[in-house]
Amino acid sequence: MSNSATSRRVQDPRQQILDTVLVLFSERGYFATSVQDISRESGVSVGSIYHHFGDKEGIARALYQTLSERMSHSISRIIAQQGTAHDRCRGIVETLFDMTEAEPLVMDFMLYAKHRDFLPEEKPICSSRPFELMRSVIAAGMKAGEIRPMDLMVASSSLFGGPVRMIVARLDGVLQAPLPRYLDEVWDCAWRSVAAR
Amino acid sequence: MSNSATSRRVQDPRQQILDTVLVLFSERGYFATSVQDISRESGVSVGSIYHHFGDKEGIARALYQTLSERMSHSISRIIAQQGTAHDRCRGIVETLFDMTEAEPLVMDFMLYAKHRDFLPEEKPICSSRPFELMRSVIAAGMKAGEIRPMDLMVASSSLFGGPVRMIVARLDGVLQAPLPRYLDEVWDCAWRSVAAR
DNA sequence: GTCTATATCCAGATAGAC
DNA sequence: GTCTATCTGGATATAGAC
Repeated sequence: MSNSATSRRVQDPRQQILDTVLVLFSERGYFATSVQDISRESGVSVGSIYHHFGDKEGIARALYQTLSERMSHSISRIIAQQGTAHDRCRGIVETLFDMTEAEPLVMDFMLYAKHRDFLPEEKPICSSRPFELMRSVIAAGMKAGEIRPMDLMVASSSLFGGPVRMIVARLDGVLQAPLPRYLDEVWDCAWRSVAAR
Repeated sequence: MSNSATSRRVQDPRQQILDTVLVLFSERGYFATSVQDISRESGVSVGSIYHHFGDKEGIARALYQTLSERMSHSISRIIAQQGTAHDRCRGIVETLFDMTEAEPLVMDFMLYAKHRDFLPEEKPICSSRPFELMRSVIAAGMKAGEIRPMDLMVASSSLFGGPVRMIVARLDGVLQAPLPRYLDEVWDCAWRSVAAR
């Protein structure tokens, strides 16, 4: 009656490794983390790690793609739930703030790590799917007249640049209070910067 | 009659090394740059490099401090020249944009590199002198009634977050046009986000 | 102060048994 | 698929002559 689904199963090694490197890369950075470290902390042997990911870069790439998809999903859900650019963008900022408090390491890796240094093939973060989604929301808001007409890159930088800097400050330990406490004030500033009226 | 001052003199090796690592660190990153690389590109021997900087980290630290002082100086000059928070902040953004075009590597290293990975002792960039100066301008502007009263960190993130994201986008090659062309539009958004009226 | 030659270490990656 | 043992290169840093 007891099978692998009912017994408290150990996570599959792939996920085990990804969970481990998220911590290590955030704590020490990619280059200061050796594959030996990853093996020791994850409990998975070096051989298995290479079997699953090919090389060290492959681990970082898999982590990046996994987290990127998670962020895209969260953002897509908000877009589906809300009807205006204002509400959609506010929802996105709120989610980013919540995620930063709940999973600071994820945010650290996605928004703060310099991927170009260890993933030279990857597109720059601001060309990645989550950021594309954000820009598409803004483009729609501009068309609908909610947002003043202007260069799309200027609008998205202005709207999300402030919140992103607050996230970075929080990750750096410069902000003592949790981000959601600043949400209303930050959003007020962000929206004023591009709002039509 | 010809002495070391009149002859076209080779730069002193310290500066030679700093010029070289700025290029290499920006192109490949700190960890992908070996001291051998630095020696080859700068024409200064490995022994001399260690004589001047102690260890590899010392090179990065010296570069960071040099550039940080240069930025602080530029910002201080603008603060002295202008009389209002509005004009001071606009001047700062304009200078940052100009610097990005004239010396992209400097901006890349100062705003984009993740110093924490290779300079663990250094304060986070947003606690560094240039950023402190920017915040002091904003604090004064708030006191003078130019800027709405709000959390200082929120105000500085909102005012400079947009411009910083534009700089990063430009360094990533995502913006084709030079930054100064966007200045008016970017500044308009930035100032609206915090302006009192 | 500058250089070359070298010591030392540890990284990423693989081989091959199980 | 997983593991241990090992290879190999290249990294930081130093020694010591000039």
